Amino acid sequence: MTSEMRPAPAEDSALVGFQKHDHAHCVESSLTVAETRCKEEGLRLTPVRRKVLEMLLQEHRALGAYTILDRLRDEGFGSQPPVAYRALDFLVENGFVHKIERLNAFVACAHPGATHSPAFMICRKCDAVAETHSTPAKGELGAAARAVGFEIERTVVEAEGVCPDCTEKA
Amino acid sequence: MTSEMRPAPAEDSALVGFQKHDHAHCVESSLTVAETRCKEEGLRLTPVRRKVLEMLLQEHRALGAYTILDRLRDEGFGSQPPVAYRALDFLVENGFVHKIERLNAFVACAHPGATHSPAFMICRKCDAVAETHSTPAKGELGAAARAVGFEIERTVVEAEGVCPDCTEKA
DNA sequence: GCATATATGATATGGAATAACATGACAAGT
DNA sequence: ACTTGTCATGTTATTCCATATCATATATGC
Repeated sequence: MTSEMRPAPAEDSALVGFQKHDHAHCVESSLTVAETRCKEEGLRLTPVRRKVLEMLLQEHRALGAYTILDRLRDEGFGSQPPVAYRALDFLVENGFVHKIERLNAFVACAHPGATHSPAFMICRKCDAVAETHSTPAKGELGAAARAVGFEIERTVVEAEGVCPDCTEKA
Repeated sequence: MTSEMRPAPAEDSALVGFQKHDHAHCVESSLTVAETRCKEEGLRLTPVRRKVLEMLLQEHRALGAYTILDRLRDEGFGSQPPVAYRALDFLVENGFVHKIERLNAFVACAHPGATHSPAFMICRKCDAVAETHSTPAKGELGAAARAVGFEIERTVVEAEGVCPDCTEKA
């Protein structure tokens, strides 16, 4: 990877999570990208699904399924768990949203479009989540897997710690 | 890491998960190690805690908290969720057991003693779990974290895929 | 022995996730 | 137009995961 050795400048597009940015715009454009991609690939970005994606784009944090469900109810959608879970399943399957296993919660993907194996930084204090990417299957883990004959299909990489904002405040 | 480039031989002690081994012995000795370490460090390996650790050592799979709780009840211990969770908390905090976030379940540590940042290979078909180790904070993820000023305290690395046994059967 | 810290017991509740079944919306084939 | 198949949604119920809280017991250090 080209970014391995350099201490990446602040405007690096791969690192939205903890930086200030034009939020309204980022939500808008991400939604547009999603709509376009769905049209291209024959996927159906229905009202619930679109709403859930929009909600997750609004926050740059992970939201639990039941928080999402509450907000869906407020907007007049169905109010039972499967409503939220089905929308989330669709969004996760198609790469618009990622699940944060550590939190049992969901975030909008920060790099829509590209197929990628994401990695996350999760602030233990404020729950902010930043997405970056990693290729663990190429390093130690990949070697270990090859050694025992394990076929890696997907990897979960989540770092827990303290975000710059919270470090500053302390 | 020294293991980075070599394709690790089959008898590598870091890779118990998918190999045959003397199981009775591995349970015994792990329990002994745990007892010794607890004595040394003034930790209290009480009956419930010991039982939970023993259960997890018996399996080389992840067990859910309620499975553990059921078995505890069968053995005459308390039967309410906190009984299991408290024992698990103790064991996780002290490195005897790891939580598999992907499964919301727990496995006995395969490398007791050493402080390490574990990584797991989880078979999607049979739920077997093998532990190895990784140092994601030293690679791409670490670089990204430094770039934005995120302080990594702990990392979760879990690979999902198919284990050698299940690959063979298919 | 007594005070303090630590561990357990028991109750209750909240949040995450899915199974199972019914309904609606829509496109394609006849 | 009608049927059929597919996909999305709605609803009910249940299961599993997890923790807050309060009471009680048991070590351990002084």
